[in-house]
Amino acid sequence: MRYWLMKSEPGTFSIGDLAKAPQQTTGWDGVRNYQARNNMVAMRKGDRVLFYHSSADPTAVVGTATVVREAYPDSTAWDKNDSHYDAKASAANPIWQRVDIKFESEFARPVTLEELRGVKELSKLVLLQRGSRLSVQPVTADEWKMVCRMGGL
DNA sequence: GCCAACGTTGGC
DNA sequence: GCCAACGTTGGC
Repeated sequence: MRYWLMKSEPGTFSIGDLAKAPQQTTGWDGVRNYQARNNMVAMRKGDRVLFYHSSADPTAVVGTATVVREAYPDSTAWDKNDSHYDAKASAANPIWQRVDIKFESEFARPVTLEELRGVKELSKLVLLQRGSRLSVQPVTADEWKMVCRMGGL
């Protein structure tokens, strides 16, 4: 089993929105970055996800989710009315993929970016690397455990 | 709102 | 294939 971190702006889609969604599940569409897409394609059912609020106050890991459906075409890419429309994508050539994730837990307390930066064991966390802005990133098992413990899980 | 860092595009 | 220009991300 592998571990990941996914970013979302809470103003667009928050951990609370995921908890309230039908079947507490959502399709992670709109990703338009190849490296992030490749990470989603590498995801397997049962993989675990840290849910991170970006462009928030405070920015923080706020809970966890699990992968319930592996990569499949992101049809929003060829929807002209979608804000992430990509003229090069089509049903025959989807280019972009999404996975479905299901709500697992909301942390008792958010683990802020500032807190994460203060933990020696998390110095390699992709999120904390200089200039890192990948919206879907890998996390190690040890990092996962540490962040969950900090969140009061 | 600013701006550093990064990814993509397109002219050559 | 290079690289300047441009667009986006995301913390502050």
